[in-house]
Amino acid sequence: MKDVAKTRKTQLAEHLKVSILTLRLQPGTDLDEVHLSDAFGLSRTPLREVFRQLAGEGYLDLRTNRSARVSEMSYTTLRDFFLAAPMIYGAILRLAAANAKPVQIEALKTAQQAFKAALRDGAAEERALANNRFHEVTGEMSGNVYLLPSFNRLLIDHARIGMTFYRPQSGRMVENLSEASQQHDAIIDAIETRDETAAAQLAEDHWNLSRDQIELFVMPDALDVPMGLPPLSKPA
Amino acid sequence: MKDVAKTRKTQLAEHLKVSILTLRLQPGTDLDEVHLSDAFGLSRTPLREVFRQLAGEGYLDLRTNRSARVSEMSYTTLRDFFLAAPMIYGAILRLAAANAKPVQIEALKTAQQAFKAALRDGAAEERALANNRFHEVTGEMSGNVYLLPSFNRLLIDHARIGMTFYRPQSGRMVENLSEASQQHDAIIDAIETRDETAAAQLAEDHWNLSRDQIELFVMPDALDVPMGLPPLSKPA
DNA sequence: AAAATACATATTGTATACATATAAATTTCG
DNA sequence: CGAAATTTATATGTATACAATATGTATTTT
Repeated sequence: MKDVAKTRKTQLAEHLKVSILTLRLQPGTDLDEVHLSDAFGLSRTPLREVFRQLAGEGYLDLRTNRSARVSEMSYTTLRDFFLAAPMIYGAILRLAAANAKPVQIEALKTAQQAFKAALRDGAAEERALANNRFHEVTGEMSGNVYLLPSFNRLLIDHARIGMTFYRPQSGRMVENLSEASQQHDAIIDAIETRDETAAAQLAEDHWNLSRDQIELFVMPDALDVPMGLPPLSKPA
Repeated sequence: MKDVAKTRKTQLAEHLKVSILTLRLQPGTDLDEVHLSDAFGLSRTPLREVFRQLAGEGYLDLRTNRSARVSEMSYTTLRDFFLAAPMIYGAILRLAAANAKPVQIEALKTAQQAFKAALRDGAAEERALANNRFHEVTGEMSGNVYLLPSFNRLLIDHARIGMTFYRPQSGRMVENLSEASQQHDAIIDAIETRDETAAAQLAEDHWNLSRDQIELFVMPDALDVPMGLPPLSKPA
């Protein structure tokens, strides 16, 4: 019973993270302490500590005397996301190329294999999680404690936004996903050859593609309906 | 007894933050739960929650079955700091100029007054804290939830590094501090006039000045000793 | 009937007691 | 005397019981 207990906390944290990233727990959802502690065989004390930790990482919002909530996503946050992401992603990938250790490169390759597998025959959830994992590894590679907090915060909402566009709804979106996978390969290459400039450029390209994918969802193809005023309504 | 209890947690968190920022609690210091909970009239349960929160913000490091520790500062972190700070500070100040609300501008002016007062007749601790407060407000102004985690993480170590160089040890360092104060005024101006470009430029200038100040400490003026080999040691 | 107040219920916050793990000290054996 | 092992002590981790706060319901009042 030594690491079992510690694992229960980790399990709970892991479960909540995955549920939030995949939108199974939607933004704004209230979390019931008693219910969760029962489900994971934990008392409320350690559970509340996990809540605090996840709140610090940006998964949850805590309000005193109120239930913990899955952190919200509004249009404001989406706008902030678009402003911050290119800069942070670029910096992280540049540093990843500069500092990646061999074991981390292996981890990145493994993550990319899992991503490809998810693209082939995985559901939207698996794709978003695999993509998330890939980028988490690049964050670890960068090893910069000052950039990681923002980067990981971005990854959370990138996954959540992605959960909508990793459910491809048009041929164009499917193409984009396969291009994203090719970019991942190129990123691995740039990191392995320590090519910081290429890594930074790939970050920009990768981000632009991701943004296009999001826009395809936000602004879908117009419906195929002729323009002009509709015929006068005929009273029933 | 309603907000008194909640205040005790806040008080504890505030106390720890200030102590860590001012190096009264030095990096690596172990924190005793029982001792602290006694001192603040809290039981260990809420105290541990505060620990988790502060760990998430970067003040503490938690290790299972070991005491909580004030987060470390090594040469590696200093290097990472120099890499990340210019980018984040620039982005924050640019966004601050774009989004600052009137009440926040008032808060910034108040913070600047406190900073000037601390420069006139305050100790090193007060100066570092006042400077920290000034920049915290600019962070609030930016209002970007994705940049704030890294920005606030940077501010912690900037204050701690600053605690060494806000204790001016040479005429040059005193000049730098007064220039820093002037730059604060210029920053307020740029924000009030919504001049994003000026704000970004000032961020760079302000950072360069800060870096110079740090370098003055890391690499002090050479001792006034003639070069060349020392005379042969004469055995006592 | 609508609004306001009081009450009941459920949920969050805290304290205390207990379990477990790590570190220190003492003892035992080579 | 020194090293290893066992015991002892201290601190961390968890569970449970209790207190305080918020919410929903019922009752009262206008």
